[in-house]
Amino acid sequence: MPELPEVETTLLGIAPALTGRSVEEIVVRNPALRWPIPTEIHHARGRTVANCRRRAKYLLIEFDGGGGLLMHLGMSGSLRVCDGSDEPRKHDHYDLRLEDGSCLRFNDPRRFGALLWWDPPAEDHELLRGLGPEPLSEDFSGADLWRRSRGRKVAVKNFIMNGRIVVGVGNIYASEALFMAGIHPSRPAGRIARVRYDALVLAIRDVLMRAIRHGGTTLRDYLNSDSRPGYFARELLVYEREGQPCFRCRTPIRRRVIGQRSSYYCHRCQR
DNA sequence: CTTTACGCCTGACGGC
DNA sequence: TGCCGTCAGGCGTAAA
Repeated sequence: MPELPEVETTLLGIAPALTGRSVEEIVVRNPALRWPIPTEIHHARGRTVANCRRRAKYLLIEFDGGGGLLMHLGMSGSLRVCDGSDEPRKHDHYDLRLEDGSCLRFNDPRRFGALLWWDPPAEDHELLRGLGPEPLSEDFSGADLWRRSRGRKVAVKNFIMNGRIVVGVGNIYASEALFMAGIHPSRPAGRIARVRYDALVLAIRDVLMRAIRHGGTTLRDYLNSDSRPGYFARELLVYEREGQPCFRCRTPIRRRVIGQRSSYYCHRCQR
């Protein structure tokens, strides 16, 4: 999926199209997503969008007077702004039809995405409760990562991909940030020094911010709200570069499955 | 509590 | 050309 930069890019694209407009109706073409689309989403009908924001990889559409829609792109989902009269394509699950005739349309071949209704406050939603800090906020620090990792044997790559520790770091950016910080992905989280966590936090922030500037990473499915791909794939240092030379020391990049996910690293530069 | 494994799905790709 | 196995960016859940 879409990791944090892709969700943020989508947010930046859809917010201007939604904010201040009212929802005429939501057309559900195929309710089969991760959870079946519940009928409560129709509470959105006739309501005006007060604000659009992101928490972790969730998109939150908040309405005047409270309540809102919670959207998740899953692994292959994308939202696009289009004209309501455009012909729907395969895997177009729902339309958010707006008063001006435009429409926000969700496409998701693998159906791991979600569309849910929530009542305020949003942070009380089951799915948002217990989430860790936003990586681009001041709440995310090396001191905090270090403290929370003490005594834990889990591989550091799984540790930073755990949403209770920090949100929004998926498989691609976890590999990238660990390379930038010189940390081996399978090193136990509890056996990493404080200063190295400071470096890791800087690397995570840096890679996420650069990816947002490039419109995210498109490897397979991801498209932004204008149906265009992201261009960060060409900036990747290790991800999907197995066998190719490390940009720092020329040693071939290795791939290894850690916690059921492919991980890419330089065994010479990362310890 | 932490850690691990498993599905939920479709589609793209490589090997035969 | 077709069939089959493998793999893919997330994440909640069950079980150890």
